[in-house]
Amino acid sequence: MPPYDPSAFPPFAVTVDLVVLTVRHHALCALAVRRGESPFQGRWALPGGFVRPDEDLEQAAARELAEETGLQPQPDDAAPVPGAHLEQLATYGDPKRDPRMRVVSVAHLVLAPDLPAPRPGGDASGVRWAPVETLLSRDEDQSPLAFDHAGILADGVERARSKIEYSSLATAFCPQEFTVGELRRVYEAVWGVALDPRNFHRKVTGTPGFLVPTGGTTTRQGGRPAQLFSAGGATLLNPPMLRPEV
Amino acid sequence: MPPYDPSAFPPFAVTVDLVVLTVRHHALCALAVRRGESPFQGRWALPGGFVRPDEDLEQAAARELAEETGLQPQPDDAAPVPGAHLEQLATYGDPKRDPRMRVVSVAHLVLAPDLPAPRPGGDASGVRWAPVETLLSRDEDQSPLAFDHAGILADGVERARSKIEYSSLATAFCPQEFTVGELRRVYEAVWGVALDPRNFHRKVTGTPGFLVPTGGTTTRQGGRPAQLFSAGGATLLNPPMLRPEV
DNA sequence: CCAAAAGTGTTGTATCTACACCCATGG
DNA sequence: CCATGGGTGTAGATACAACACTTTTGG
Repeated sequence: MPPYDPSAFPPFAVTVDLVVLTVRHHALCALAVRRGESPFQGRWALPGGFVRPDEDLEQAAARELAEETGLQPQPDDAAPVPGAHLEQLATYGDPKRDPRMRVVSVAHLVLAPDLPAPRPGGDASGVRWAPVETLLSRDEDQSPLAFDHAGILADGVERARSKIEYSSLATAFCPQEFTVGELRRVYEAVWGVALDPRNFHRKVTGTPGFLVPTGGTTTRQGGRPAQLFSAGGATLLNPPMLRPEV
Repeated sequence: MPPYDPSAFPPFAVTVDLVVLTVRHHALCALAVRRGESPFQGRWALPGGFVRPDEDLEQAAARELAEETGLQPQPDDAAPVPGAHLEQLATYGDPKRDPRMRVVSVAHLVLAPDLPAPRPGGDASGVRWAPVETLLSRDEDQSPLAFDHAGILADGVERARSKIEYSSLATAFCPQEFTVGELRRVYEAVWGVALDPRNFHRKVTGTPGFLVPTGGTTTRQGGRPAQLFSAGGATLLNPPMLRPEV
């Protein structure tokens, strides 16, 4: 890299923070890590870390995700194999957001299927899935998320809620093969509403390219055997899934 | 600011770049500045600059906008007075996007009404409104936009195109008072399609809170006098404006 | 009078909501 | 046999596309 006068620009630290969402036990949950050091020592925070000198922002986010969870996000244009969806969310750069120094954080959003167990990576002092509602409530053990992470999480949740309206992204929360009912429960957990199972079924099976039947069936949810589907190639839902009034 | 070991993190330069869009002469146009120095000397680029040590990202974007155009963007929750809309677009941090050093750029999107004349600010060597189509075409004087700015501009245009579907943001392209026909021509220019004037009229006047009549009329577009409106308080359009198939 | 743009009415179609109803399994 | 979830049929409401038609100005 050619030399450049470092006094000509103010130096910043650049980090990536991750909003990793999944649906567990009928609730929208986010990944939180316990901070081992000051500031906010002992408080919960979003996973994240410094961007390395030679990696792209998305690479940095994927690396941090793998370090924390073992998940390998899939590029959007790859075949629909099991794996998380990753996209850039927004960038947070308030001068006072980190008391130590000027840090600009590029937040990313990850949508993942329910994972067997959160596998703590390098920092094993504490990793957990927590319901978003808990993490954003006023008194999470009297200690809300560190830094501005509550706001970042809220933005990520809002993005997920709106994106599943007009895209097929909700399938990122499901295992490779899933039933229409399982997909509906994802929508219900993310939106926090109840949907009519019959109209939902018609809607998703009637949208070309959204779901492709695998041929198999399952009774893992009880009741009559349900067809198994995998995510189709379509990414945009037109017309969109309508979110009931709140 | 408390001290922090600078060797613990790699230093980055952080900039803001601006995608400033307006509608002029029935075409969607973006603000471009001529670069006075290397690299890409003499090429067109998006306006932008370094974030200062003590300002927020949005403040930096607003400051650069004012320096380049004299526009004062309005906070979204302010009364609907004339002025531009500003929002964060996305962040670009490819390690090789600036040949001199590692630069992370937080791009912002500005939607502005047609301005009397682009007022060159500090850097007067060249500022112009250019049709987006021209700036993104393969041979803009055999010299496309500098750095990765063509991609940033394309992302900004795509964001504007989709946001006017489900929000009232298209009014940000209009003067304080405007007619339904003028608003329709904004949609037509941004989407590059023709809309049925009659159905459009019904749609926008029938959506509560979108438009509020000012009482006046104008014949500045010729023909029968048209009612003047200003932007109403509503920001979300439900149901959305439907973009015809392309 | 004519062109041009504004605005209203009407008809057919697509899509959604709500709910009655039947199907196939496990216990 | 019954509870549970899967899936289909149908009627009314809403919104939209398409287009005929009237209104009000400037030239």
